[in-house]
Amino acid sequence: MAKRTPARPTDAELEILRVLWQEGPSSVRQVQEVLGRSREVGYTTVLKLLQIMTEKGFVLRDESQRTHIYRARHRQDKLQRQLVMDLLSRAFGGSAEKLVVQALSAKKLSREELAEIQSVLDELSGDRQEPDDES
Amino acid sequence: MAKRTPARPTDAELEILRVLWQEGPSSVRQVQEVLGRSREVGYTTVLKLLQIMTEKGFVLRDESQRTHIYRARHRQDKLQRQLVMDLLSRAFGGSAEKLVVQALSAKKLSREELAEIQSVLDELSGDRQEPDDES
DNA sequence: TGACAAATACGAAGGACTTCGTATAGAATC
DNA sequence: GATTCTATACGAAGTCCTTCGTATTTGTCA
Repeated sequence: MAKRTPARPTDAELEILRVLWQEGPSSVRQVQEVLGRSREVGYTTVLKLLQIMTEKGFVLRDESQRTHIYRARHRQDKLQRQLVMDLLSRAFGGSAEKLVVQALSAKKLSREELAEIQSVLDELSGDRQEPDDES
Repeated sequence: MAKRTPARPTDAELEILRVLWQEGPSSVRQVQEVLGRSREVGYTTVLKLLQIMTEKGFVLRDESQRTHIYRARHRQDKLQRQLVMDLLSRAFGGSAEKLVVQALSAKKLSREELAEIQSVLDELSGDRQEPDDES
């Protein structure tokens, strides 16, 4: 039996991933400092989490320097997609439509955001008749 | 200190909630049988989970009969909304737009589903000028 | 080179989740 | 009423998550 990869990061892991996406490749110290702005967190706690995340494959570690540098292994949108798919199957019976509707009503969206969604929607509808046209 | 309510059901709990939403109020035996279709699960496992979920407030228990009957405490769409909000803040920095776009591209949607989303979108856009008009 | 600073490695505690075994109580049957 | 079936209650094991303390290693600098 091989190592089982949980696919889904835990809450604490996701918190760290968000720092790495935002700040780019960082040392343990840097991550700890950013996290420290919002809550108390010990240095070795962050270190341990990053070590585990390395094992799980969520982050990559550059050990060429004494101070190791960590970076997210996957792009933010890729993991976001995965989390959406996960929620989709766990809570929405696979109905993306229901999820979209819930998300739309979950938060008040700006005119710009609505327009952006509209354009994606148009693209999806358009794909049914004509191929991708970007002229 | 009051009991802390986790707000978010665990995976196993969510699985049971889905059964209750689908089947309506059910006994432990009934829940176990439905779950048993997709995977092995012991009777007392389901029982224990339902007991815990009762404590946490995710389900309500009717003890008037010898065989207790459980039902979901909250409507499915209400909990779905909560889970969406949770994912929103944990993984999307609160950007509902990003989440919607991801969900839209996560799965191929039928023409009907796209139309449904469009109508919700129209409503949201419309709300900016005129009030809800349904005549 | 010896002492101090900073970083990593390791292990373990405490809690939550999931699972199930065993004990106990109530209902039904002969 | 004794046996048997079915249901709930309880406890405990094993795993994962989060946290941190301690040990070890490495680099710096006087």
